[in-house]
Amino acid sequence: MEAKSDSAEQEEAVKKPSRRTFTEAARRAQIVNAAIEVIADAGYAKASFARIAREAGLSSTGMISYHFAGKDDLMREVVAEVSRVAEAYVLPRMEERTGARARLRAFIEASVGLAGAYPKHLPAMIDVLAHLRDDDPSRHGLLGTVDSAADVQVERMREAQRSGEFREFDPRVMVTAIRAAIDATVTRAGREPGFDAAAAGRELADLFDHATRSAER
Amino acid sequence: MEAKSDSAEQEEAVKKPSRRTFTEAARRAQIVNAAIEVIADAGYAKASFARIAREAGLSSTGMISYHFAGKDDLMREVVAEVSRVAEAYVLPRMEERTGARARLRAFIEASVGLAGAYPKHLPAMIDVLAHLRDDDPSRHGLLGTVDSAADVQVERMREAQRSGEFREFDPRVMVTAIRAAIDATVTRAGREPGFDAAAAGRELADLFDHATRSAER
Amino acid sequence: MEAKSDSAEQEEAVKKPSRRTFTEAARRAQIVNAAIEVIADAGYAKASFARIAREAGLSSTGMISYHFAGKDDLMREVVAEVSRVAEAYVLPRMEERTGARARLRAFIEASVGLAGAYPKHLPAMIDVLAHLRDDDPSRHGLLGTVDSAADVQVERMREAQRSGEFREFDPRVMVTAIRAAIDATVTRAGREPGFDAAAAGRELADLFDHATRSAER
Amino acid sequence: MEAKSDSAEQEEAVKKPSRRTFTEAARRAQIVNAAIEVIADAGYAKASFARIAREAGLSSTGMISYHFAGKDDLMREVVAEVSRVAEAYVLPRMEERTGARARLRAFIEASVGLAGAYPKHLPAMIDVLAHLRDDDPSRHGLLGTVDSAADVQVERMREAQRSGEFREFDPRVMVTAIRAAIDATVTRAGREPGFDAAAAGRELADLFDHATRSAER
DNA sequence: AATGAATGAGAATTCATTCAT
DNA sequence: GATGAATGAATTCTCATTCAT
Repeated sequence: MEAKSDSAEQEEAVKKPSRRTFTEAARRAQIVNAAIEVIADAGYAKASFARIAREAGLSSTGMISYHFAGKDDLMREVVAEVSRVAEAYVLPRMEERTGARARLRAFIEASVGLAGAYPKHLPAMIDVLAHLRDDDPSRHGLLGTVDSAADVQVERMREAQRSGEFREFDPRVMVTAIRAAIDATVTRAGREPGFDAAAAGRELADLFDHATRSAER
Repeated sequence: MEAKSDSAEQEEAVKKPSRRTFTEAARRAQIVNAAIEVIADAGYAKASFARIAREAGLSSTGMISYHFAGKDDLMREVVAEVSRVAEAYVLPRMEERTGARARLRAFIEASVGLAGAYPKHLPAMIDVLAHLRDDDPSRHGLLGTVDSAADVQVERMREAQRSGEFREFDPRVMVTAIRAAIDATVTRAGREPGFDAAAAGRELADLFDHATRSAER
Repeated sequence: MEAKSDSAEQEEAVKKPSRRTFTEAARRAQIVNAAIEVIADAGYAKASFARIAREAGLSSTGMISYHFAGKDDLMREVVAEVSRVAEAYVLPRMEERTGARARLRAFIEASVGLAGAYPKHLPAMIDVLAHLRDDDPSRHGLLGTVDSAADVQVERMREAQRSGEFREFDPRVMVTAIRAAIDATVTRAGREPGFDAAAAGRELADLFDHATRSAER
Repeated sequence: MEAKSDSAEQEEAVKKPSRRTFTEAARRAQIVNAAIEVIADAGYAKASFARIAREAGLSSTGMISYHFAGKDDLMREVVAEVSRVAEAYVLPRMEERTGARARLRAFIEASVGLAGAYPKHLPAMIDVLAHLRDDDPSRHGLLGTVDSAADVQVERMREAQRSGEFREFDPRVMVTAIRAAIDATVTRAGREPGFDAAAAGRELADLFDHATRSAER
């Protein structure tokens, strides 16, 4: 389940994974955030180095190639950054609740709420991940974080089913559906001007509460 | 002989909408199907005319430009074709059921089942639609079919809520969630080799049955 | 000064110069007029077969290739047609005057006036001729008519100089200047909406009357 | 970070208008001169990036796109360069004369004489400007210089008419005629091998001296 | 550590022309 | 006589990446 060793290639792909100076890290962060901005605004397809460099206020695309091993490397960093931000936002909000139902509700509402705090982040990541293909060599690295998060969710659901809090269902299908529903809602929130994200978050939480809870009250 | 340039351009956007030869229709269909294949396999981003032409067994990309007014025109046709196929597959399966619950179930199962019969179609359309941006001029034309289908579903749900068959919820959020869940499941089906689409379809149907039905039996 | 014999090529270039059926002639005329229209409106550079065919109401560009040996052939016909029309318009108006001065004035005013009667013709021809290059094989054929008309004018001027009606000057430079001034004025007339062509014609005639007449009244 | 897309595009039309490197400036000049060469020799229609790149000794057309925002940008620069050269050649020669007649004569002779010093420049510019159409978005930018130069000439003529040095005539028609005559003569000079440009310049100057001067000495 | 210049492959599209029917 | 289909070369332009400085 981890990034196994097609390693020679794999390691080269991430530039200097250790030992990075401060300015280098700052530059990378600057570029990553510009990339998130551009991807969210113009879509992955139009997120060329040229456009990202312009957004970041850099004079040439060479700058980006200098700091990242390639487009894959940059995109990996985009996904990692968004994952980091999302986790920092969602996890605490889940942990202040108890019980599987309350936590699922918190997860969904926080995920949608994230779109209010960081409107570009989730759409950008969704767009990047949507472009991964089976044959893409960076696929495993990129999906690692996301997949393992999903695995955690699946495991939590299984536990809630064993405890009787959730009814019987295929947890993988459920997790897929929840993820997809959140993403679609966040995307709509970004597109439709007057969209009430908080309300939609509550609606989604209700939806999946009904979908998951066991019949016996 | 008058200033006709504006409307001329406008009309050209869709090439010769009426009166098409038999061979032309055949070629167009051949190209559209090749496009669906390529988009599903390699993604919209890599679905260049060159690749589509190769898939279709054509000697040059000029052929595609000859039969379609542009990439937009081709993509519009891809969406239209998939919509046509999907409707022909799903609608009859819904109509042989009665009651909102049974029909919703039929809709979901048929939609996922479609992935068995036409594994490339839905993923291709999803990919095309995902690339539409707000500023894209072809946006409205392409989304017309899809949006109006969603509107119909929303209206059906409102009715089922009035009749007491469905509980109270925001039907737009629900429709968005259902569509997203189906799409994500179909996409997974296309990617994961041993994926049991029929079972996943039943699971999804259960999920949204629980999510929509009113508490009082 | 005539079309000499690079003949094999030259003869092939003009399709079936003799023995043309009535419908063929009609089709050719239709296409030539469409070409004039398009060249005047959009410029020579954008006067593709596709655009001309559309203007002519033809369904395919093949039609044009069928009736003309090539683009050169069509353009030659455009020049010939405009020359024919111009001559038919200008010559009678010159011949009803006597004296070199009156005739020059009539020539200029009629040439500019032609722009009122056939606003597209002269601009189209100017544009076609402007695209001829020295190495262009169709150059001689196309310029034949035009050059010989210029030669006639030069000769007339020489005569008027001998008779004392015109002052001494280089008649070739004068003819070049007159032609260029007429063309530029006609072009302006086509472009500027409120342009008073008749007045400009009289101004031009005055201009070249002053420029040519001998001092002694 | 705001909606900057509109203005960004707008700005891009002219690439990096300020702050250009030395080598960049050199490359641009090299390309512009190659373009002038090609346009004069082969015509605007055949002045493709490929041909210009070959003339400039560049390995790829991408180079040109790298240094210019597009074909418009390059052509704008061609016009600007020729204008610059022409002004530097003509103005001093006018300023060492006094009186409207002498200055007009100097203007015409210098303009034609320019063809001796820079035989390709004027024909290239004429060809570029001839391809501008009313609907061309780059029209204003390109014609700005040229039109304003014409306006200055018109104003000068009006003054000379008030002072009695020039007879009464429509100065716009006159300026148009002069410009057209110069251009046609320069074009002929470029085409006809033995053409005596200096003599033709004197002839043209005579011509317009007669055409403009007032009768009373 | 940074940068501007260069590269060459690949993109969509338009073009005049040919050909079988 | 006429037509629609096909062709393949050529067009401008964008792209990620490399390299010398």
